[in-house]
Amino acid sequence: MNRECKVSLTVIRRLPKYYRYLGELLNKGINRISSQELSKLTGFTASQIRQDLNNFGGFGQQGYGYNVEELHRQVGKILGLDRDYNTVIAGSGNLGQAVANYKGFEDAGFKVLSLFDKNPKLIGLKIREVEIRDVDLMEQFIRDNDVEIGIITTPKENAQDIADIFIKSERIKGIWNFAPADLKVPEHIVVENVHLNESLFTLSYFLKNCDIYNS
Amino acid sequence: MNRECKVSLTVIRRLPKYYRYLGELLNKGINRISSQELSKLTGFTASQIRQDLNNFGGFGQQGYGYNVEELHRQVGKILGLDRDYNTVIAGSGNLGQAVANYKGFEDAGFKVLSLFDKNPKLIGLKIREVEIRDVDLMEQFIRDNDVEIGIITTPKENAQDIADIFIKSERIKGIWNFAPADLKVPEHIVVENVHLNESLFTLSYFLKNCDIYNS
DNA sequence: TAGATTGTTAATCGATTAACAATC
DNA sequence: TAGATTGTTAATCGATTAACAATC
Repeated sequence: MNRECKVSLTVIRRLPKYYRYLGELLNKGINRISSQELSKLTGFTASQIRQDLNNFGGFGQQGYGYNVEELHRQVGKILGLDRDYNTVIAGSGNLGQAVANYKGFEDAGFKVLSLFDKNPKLIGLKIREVEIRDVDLMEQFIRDNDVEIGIITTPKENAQDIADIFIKSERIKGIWNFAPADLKVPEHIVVENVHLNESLFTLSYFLKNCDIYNS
Repeated sequence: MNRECKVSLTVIRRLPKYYRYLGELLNKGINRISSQELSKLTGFTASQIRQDLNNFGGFGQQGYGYNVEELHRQVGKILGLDRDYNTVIAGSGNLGQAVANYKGFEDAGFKVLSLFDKNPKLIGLKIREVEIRDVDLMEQFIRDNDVEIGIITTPKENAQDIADIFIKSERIKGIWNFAPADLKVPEHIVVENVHLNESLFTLSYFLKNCDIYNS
């Protein structure tokens, strides 16, 4: 806890991909993998993979490679997937509902306790067991339910107001922000942005300018 | 057209952010901006900004800075936002509907001509004027309507099958993929992934390991 | 003209790749 | 033991920052 962020962001962003492929291998019943084979799957070089993993410890064995189950668990632990998180979603439109509905997040330990909205037509509805509540109740709800992650799926106009409620609650440690806006938050709160606009514009750049690109 | 991808991916991924802030400045009626001021807004260094922009031409003026309107238009042109694109969405669940509903994409020139699904309960419904059609009709629809961009919002199990239809249509030039899977496509087709899982796991990493992180 | 700020080159920093000794 | 593959160091490559002459 609270140790320094010593490992670079570029390394961190590759970990989830390792985790995904290791999970797939696990499901297939494969119990051994070399950095070279992982390289073929992920597209990263074998050298890079070994170096990435060695930031966190020596999980492999010379002459053998890596044990899939062990490595999957270790990478999961590094990513903080060895526990559950309570979350709430602010903004109950299609995007909010899509996130609430996504089984994959729940399986990974991210529990959506409630959605929130200010639209009276939505308040009271249920999305897969999860109720949509009045956003005015959100701050108290966060306090009462040990919510650590706040998800913003509102229009950009409301994003900072929502962030301010998260901050005020003094419980939210991380914000997953889908609004195309850069939030102002105190340093101890982590923000991860999903800027769909930026992703789409990158696609259109490559459409116009290049023949070859993937990822 | 078809020129080489000479500018690095890291530069390209910063362009949409410039574009967004320039748009905001434009709306505010500000017509002049220095690299230093842009630096404050975007968080990139002034030096980096000047170097990024000079990959594409000298848009500034010594002693003055950049004209907001001119730079906004130029960056938009670089990103391929100076024209319209026809798109279709495969997968008409919440996520597909969210993308179809998002006004921001339409404003940027990305027209959703149709959604597709294989669920008979969804086929025939309309999302904001846009009809959900049987996925079996998708390939022909793409051909008949000059669709260049295919959007995948299906479960990961179906993602490659959808990609294969896009490929077979011989019209799709770019795929915007929301499924947590890496698609196999021929080299001339561009794939831009939105891997929400990876984004969420990155957030949880920083929650566990670090106090300070933003973006 | 003087002040400001770009465009661009050079210096630094960090990330990736290559190589190989260690060792299972 | 011989073969394989890691962990780790050194070499390369690329991206960022610093600096400043050019010039509006």
